[in-house]
Amino acid sequence: MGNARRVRETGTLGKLMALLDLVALSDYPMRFTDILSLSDQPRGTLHRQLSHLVEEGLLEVDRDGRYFPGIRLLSLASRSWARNEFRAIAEPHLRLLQERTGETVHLGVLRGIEVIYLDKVEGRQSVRMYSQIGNASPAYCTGVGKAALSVLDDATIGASHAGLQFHAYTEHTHRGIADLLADIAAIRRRGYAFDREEHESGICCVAAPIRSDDGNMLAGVSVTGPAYRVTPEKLEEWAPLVRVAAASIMQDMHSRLGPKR
Amino acid sequence: MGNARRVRETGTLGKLMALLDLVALSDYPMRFTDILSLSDQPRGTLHRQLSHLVEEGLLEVDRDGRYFPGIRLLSLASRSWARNEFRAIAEPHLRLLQERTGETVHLGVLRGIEVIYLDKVEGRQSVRMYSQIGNASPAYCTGVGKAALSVLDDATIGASHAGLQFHAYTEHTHRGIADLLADIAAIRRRGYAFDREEHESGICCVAAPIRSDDGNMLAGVSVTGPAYRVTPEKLEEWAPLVRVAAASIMQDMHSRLGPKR
DNA sequence: AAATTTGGTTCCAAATAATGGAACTTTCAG
DNA sequence: CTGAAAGTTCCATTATTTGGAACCAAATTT
Repeated sequence: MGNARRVRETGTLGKLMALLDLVALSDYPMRFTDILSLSDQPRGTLHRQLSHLVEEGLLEVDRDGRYFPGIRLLSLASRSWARNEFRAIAEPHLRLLQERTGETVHLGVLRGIEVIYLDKVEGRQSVRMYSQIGNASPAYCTGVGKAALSVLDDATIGASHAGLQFHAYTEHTHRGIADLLADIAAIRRRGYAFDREEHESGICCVAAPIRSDDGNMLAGVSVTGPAYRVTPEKLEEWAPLVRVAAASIMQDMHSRLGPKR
Repeated sequence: MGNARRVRETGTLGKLMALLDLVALSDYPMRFTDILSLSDQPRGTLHRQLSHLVEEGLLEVDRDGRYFPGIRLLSLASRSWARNEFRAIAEPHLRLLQERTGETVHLGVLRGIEVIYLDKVEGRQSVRMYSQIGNASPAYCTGVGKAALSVLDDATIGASHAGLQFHAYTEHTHRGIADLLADIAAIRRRGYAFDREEHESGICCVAAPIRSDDGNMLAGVSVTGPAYRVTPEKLEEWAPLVRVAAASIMQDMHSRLGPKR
C-alpha cells in the first residue's frame, strides 16, 4: 500500500527509453503502426522519437519498415560486461563451482523483480553463451531470483510484487505471492533455494544468495542442469558447494571493494 | 577537408548518448570531476545528465562516486543479439567454417570506421565468449574490417578515415591511409583480406567480405588463430573456405530476406 | 484507372523540459 | 580545526519536445 510510485520522471530520456524497451523487448519485429497502437503517443511525436533512436543507433529499421534493436547496444553492453567488477571477482569462483559439479553455473543480479544473468560457465558442451548473458527472467521462478529475494523481508517482497500477474511457465511455477513467500521462508531457513522445473520444464537448479556490503546489490549463484541428471539428491549434495561459492564471492568483494571506504 | 559534419543534432538524446559513450567507452572508471573535465558542460547540467542516466540504469555509481556502464545495457543488448536476423542466418555457416578449419571464426559488421563483432565460434577451448562479442575494433587493422572496407571505393574510405590517427597496435599495423589503401587494392584483387599480426601480436587471420542486397550493410567473416599454428600457407589454404562461407551467407540472406520486397 | 483507405512523414504554435550560473552543502587534505 | 575541492540544488532563461492537422505515397478497392 502507498507503494512504489515513481518519485521522479526522467523526462525526455525516460520516455525514449520506455519506447526503446517496448521495441527491443518485444518478441517480434514491429512496424510503425504496431508501435503506435502500443505506445500512447500521437503519431507525430512517436515518429520523431523513433527517428531519434534510429539516428543514435539504438534502433534500426529494415527496408520493410520494421524496427529492431540496434548494434550500438551490443558495443555498449560489451563494455558494461567487461568493466563489471562484481562479475570479475565472481568469475574464478564460478569456474571452481562448475568443475566441482560438472553442471552449468550462473551468476545473476536482482534488478527490481527480475534477475539479469551476468555470467555463465558451462562444461564441455559448445552451447551458445550469450543466449543467457544479459537475459532477464522473473525472480519468482528462478533459483537465483528466489535466493536473492530471500535476503529481503516479506513486506518488501510483497510490495515489489504487488499486482504482478505470475506467469505459469510450467505446472510447478508459483501461482502467486503466497506460494512465493512460503517458498522463500523455507529458503531463509535452509540458506539456499531450489528451482524444480519452475521456469522451464526439465530444468532444475540450486542457488545461494549474495549481498554486497553496502546492501545495495543482491545477487545469486546457481548450478543448473537437466532433471534427469540433476536429481533431488544431487541438488542437496551441491547445496553446500553453492553456499561456499557465494560466501567466497562475498568475502572477495569485501576485501577488494569493502576496505576502501 | 570538408568532411563528415553531423547533419542533424539528435537533441537531448544525442547529448546524453555522447555522455554515455564518454563514460562507458573509457577504460577506467571516472568520477564526477573527471567527466566534467572531458565533457564541456557546466557543472549543474552535467550533474543532472548523469543523474538521468543513472536513474534509467544506463550508468551506475559506486559508493566512491565512480561511474560505470549499467546492466540495463546488458539486457537490452541480449535482445539485440537474439533478434539479429543476419547473425542467425550466418550462424550455421560460421559453425561449418569452424569445423573445417579448427580455428576460431568471427562475424563482424562495419559501423563507420569500426568493426563490431556480432558472433564468434570457437573450438574446444573453454575461452570466454562475450569478451569478443559486441567488441568494437578499428577497421584498418582487422581482417574483417579491411575485407568490409574493400567493397567501398577509395574515395569513400579516404573520406571516412580523413584526419584519423592510426594507432600502432603492433609493428605491422598500417601507419596511415596510404598503407591501408594499398592493402585494400590487393584485397580487392584477391577477394580476401589478411591480418598478419596487425592488431595483436601473434594473431593472424583471413577474412572475406559480405554485403547485403540493399548495400546498406557491410560485414565480414574471418578465421583467426595464433601465428604459430596459423601459418601463411594455412591462411592461403583457408581463403577459399572463408570466401565460400561469405558467399553462402549472402545467398541465404538473399533467399530469406531479399525476395520479400 | 480512378477513388479510397492505410501507412508514414512534415510543420509549427504551444507546452514542457533542459540549461547554466550561482548559492549551498559535503567531503577531504593538511 | 580550517580551507579548499568536490558534489548538489535552485530557478529564471532558453531550447526542445509536443501533438494536432495537413500532407504525401503506396497499397487496396471499386
